Amino acid sequence: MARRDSTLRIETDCSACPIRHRAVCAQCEPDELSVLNDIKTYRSWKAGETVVMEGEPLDFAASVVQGCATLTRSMEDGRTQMVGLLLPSDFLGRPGRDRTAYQVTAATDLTLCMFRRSAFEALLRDTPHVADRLLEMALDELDAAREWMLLLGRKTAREKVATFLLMILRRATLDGGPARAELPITRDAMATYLGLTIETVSRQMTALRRDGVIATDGLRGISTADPGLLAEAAGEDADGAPIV
Amino acid sequence: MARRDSTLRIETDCSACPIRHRAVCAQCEPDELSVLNDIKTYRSWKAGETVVMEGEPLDFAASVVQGCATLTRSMEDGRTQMVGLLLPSDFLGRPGRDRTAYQVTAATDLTLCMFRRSAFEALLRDTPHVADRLLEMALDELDAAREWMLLLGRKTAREKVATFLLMILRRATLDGGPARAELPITRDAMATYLGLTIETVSRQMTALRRDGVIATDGLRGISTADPGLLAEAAGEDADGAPIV
DNA sequence: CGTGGCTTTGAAACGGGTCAAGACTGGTGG
DNA sequence: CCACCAGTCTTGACCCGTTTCAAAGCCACG
Repeated sequence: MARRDSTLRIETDCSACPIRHRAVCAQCEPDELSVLNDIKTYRSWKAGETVVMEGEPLDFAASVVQGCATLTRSMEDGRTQMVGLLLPSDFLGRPGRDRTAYQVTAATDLTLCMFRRSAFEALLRDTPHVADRLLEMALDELDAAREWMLLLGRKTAREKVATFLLMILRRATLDGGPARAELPITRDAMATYLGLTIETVSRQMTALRRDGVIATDGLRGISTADPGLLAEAAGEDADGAPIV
Repeated sequence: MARRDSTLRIETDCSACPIRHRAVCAQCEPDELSVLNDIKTYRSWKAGETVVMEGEPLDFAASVVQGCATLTRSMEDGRTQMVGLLLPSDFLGRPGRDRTAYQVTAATDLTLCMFRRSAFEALLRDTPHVADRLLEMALDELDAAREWMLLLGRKTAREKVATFLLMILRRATLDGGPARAELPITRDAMATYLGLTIETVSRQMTALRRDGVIATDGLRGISTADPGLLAEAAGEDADGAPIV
């Protein structure tokens, strides 16, 4: 899993940061950035490692710099639902609360840009650009969570899998590249995200491939020749954004 | 449905507002309140009326003063999922975006305290107390949405219904009153919220009553003698807040 | 005393879960 | 270089919970 062939040397200078323009610091001016620069620290986890356990203290806020983290919520008997998938530039943490309701796990090798919670809360008070951006990001997350509620409550297994693949292709293909991507998570994690079992995910992947909706390249690589077909399989509105 | 026997005369003065201490204006000082006072307007809808259609312009932000509104998201073929249930003090609107992705419907007779979008956005810039509170509320909504994802993805029909009833009882029984409440929505709306069919909701309500977990009083009234039993039926962690 | 909307109940069908093998992949050590 | 192994994924057969389809009951209201 440690496929970190290009271990991109993390810059300590914010202005060269790969997520600079999309993260919680996106709207900061140079002087604000230098404040951030002074209080941030980087930390990395290997794929599979736990970042924080459900219900434990979370004494930092952070941005995903590189890799993929998952948020999951579990019931006593072990049933588990993923409630968030954090990709580079996404935010982790909950200002005003000192523990997390979710288990945070590194799905791939992961690097976070972290701030102590107290320092970050001071930042929120003093730096409107950070608070504004955080509100914007929280509202985007809320929209995404609600979109996922529609998927979990009403979509069929086939539509669920197709929707997930489409989302990954869209996030990977930011500016009109080819519709091809590496899945950042295992089948198991996909099942946890989609409210399915791993067997059902596997069967639907096979069915979508058999039907010519997607092509696979190894276990993790996916692509689609006809994004419209995939969007249709995902049960998307015809007027939905025809990206990818 | 127009059971508005106590048509509480809405005060125009914020300081006497029933949701004053929990809404987006909760942290405002007297002088800030007077600014709000000047730009707000009230508007009411009858049960069943549509406030805004999915995808239409939403040129205001608002707080629920009285009644209950629902947010729903639909697919082309008509499948519908409720993604939010707004009770008094809850916030409606999306600063920074001019249209809504959800259909907003009055589930009961409804009164909103509204602000023009532009005026509200100005308020956000000038009144940190409002912006702070809005961020806090957005993060609470996000937690609630994620909790609902666990329900939609992993809970059984019986657990879903029990969870909903428990949530209603908890919100109605704010400070240790008896565990009794009126359901603010129809069976149909419950089904839409829980990702079930109306028939399944009805069957599970019957089963919970038969099993002595709840008692019903007419179609809308519910109560429970043993909140622990209901929490268990809802699949809650033993260490979950034992409220109600 | 109908009428229409909402709710309950029943019987049958079906989608996804469960259980159980088996196949593929990448890494390790002989 | 190949055999082995553990982890991951795929496939098959069967089962069960929820949906679907259909009909009847209840209630408020005119």
